[in-house]
Amino acid sequence: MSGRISDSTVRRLSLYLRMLRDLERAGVEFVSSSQLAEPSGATSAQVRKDLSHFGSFGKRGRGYSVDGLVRALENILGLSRSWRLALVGVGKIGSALLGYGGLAARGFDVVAAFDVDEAKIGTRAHGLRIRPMRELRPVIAECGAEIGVVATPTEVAAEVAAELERAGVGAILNFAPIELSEVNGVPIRTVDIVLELEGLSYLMSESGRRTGSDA
Amino acid sequence: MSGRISDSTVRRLSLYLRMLRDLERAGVEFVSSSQLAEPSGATSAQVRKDLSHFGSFGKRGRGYSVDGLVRALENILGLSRSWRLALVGVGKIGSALLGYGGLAARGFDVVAAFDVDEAKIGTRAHGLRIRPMRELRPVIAECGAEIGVVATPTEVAAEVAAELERAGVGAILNFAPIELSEVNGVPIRTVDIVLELEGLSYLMSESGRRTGSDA
DNA sequence: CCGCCCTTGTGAAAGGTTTCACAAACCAAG
DNA sequence: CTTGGTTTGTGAAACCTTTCACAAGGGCGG
Repeated sequence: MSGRISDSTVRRLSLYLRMLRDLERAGVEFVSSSQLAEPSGATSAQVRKDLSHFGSFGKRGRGYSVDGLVRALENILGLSRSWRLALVGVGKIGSALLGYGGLAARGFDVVAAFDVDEAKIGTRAHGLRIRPMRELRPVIAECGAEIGVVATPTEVAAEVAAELERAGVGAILNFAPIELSEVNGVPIRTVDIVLELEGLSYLMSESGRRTGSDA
Repeated sequence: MSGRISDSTVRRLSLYLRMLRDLERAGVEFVSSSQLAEPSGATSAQVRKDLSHFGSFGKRGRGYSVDGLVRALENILGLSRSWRLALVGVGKIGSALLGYGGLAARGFDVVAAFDVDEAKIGTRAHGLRIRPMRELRPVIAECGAEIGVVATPTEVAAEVAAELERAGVGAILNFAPIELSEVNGVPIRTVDIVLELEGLSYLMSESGRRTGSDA
């Protein structure tokens, strides 16, 4: 088991965990791979293959213990602890993140916020004091943030990511529409809304072209 | 050429187009597949393969005409026109989207906004009047929005997506942390921040486990 | 016009992911 | 204890994506 695990497998594990938590809350004790597969659009074989990379969690003929699998997946995904986030850029997206309770609820606490705007520095946003960029390194070191969040304009995103990496974060979540290259093995995930919209644009144009020439 | 194009190919095409636009602004006339590949982390062969699905755009020995390829990619991706977005849910994320100039700049205009909150209805957010859900269908029909954006709480996301589909949108962008199943061939893209963070959590735990047992 | 250098476009090979299909295992009932 | 119904875990097959490698084509200097 367990070689290099693909991105898509990890995504699905997260989705399985979500469903399992719902089931746990509902008091369900056992679940089969096919039930688990449904909400994420996977197949039962895929569920079993995904889990098999990490061990043997089910009972043949019975399925998986909901509690047991929740704990196992929390361990695999590193979600049996909580993570501290440092946010850079308290603009539209940054503020939305600060106000979004869903993060803290799932174990991702924003513990520091930074901006370059003098007017914002010192003020509080959702209970968090906004600090100047100059304090980025010492504050991150002090509060021990593990994940850096880049919510700045595109032009400075790469530089900010590099600075976060130097400050010691172990991973970066980037909202700027730019592909940041991973340095020093610090993984980066980019959330690029325009890219998603352009993907939809392609699909709509495609289907238009198809039906257009068919009809 | 042109069979079924994979998602990752379309993503890369968007990235190529971004770079090409920068080059165009900089006055560059020709570009090679390897230059084009660099910023998106692809290889030159991949660039050529991606483009070859749609036709033959380059000149051997010379590379691609920047202008020509910009136009070609805009056509392929459906970006030679602009698209109208209808936003449902003017909470934290919805407001951030309304205020984000990057969308309109790239041809995605939010033309209608809806919410259930009586206190918000009738007020204006970034110049757009917030309307009650009851008006969703007629307003979308009237203004001809092609893309629906779901920025509601998770519990109602599926229902809202279905309602958008009935209202006639051709695609849906979903910000709720739930996997929505495509109906009637209306494509859905989900932006799930928690999922991204959990992916990073996995990678950090992984590397911790690895270095932990190695050292 | 010729020859050289460069880059594309593309089959073929390699690499990776998903699906299939079935033996092994488990539970419950009799 | 045995039988039957059910579901896991997993090699093998199918499928899809990426990389390789090279012939074909184009421009430029001489």
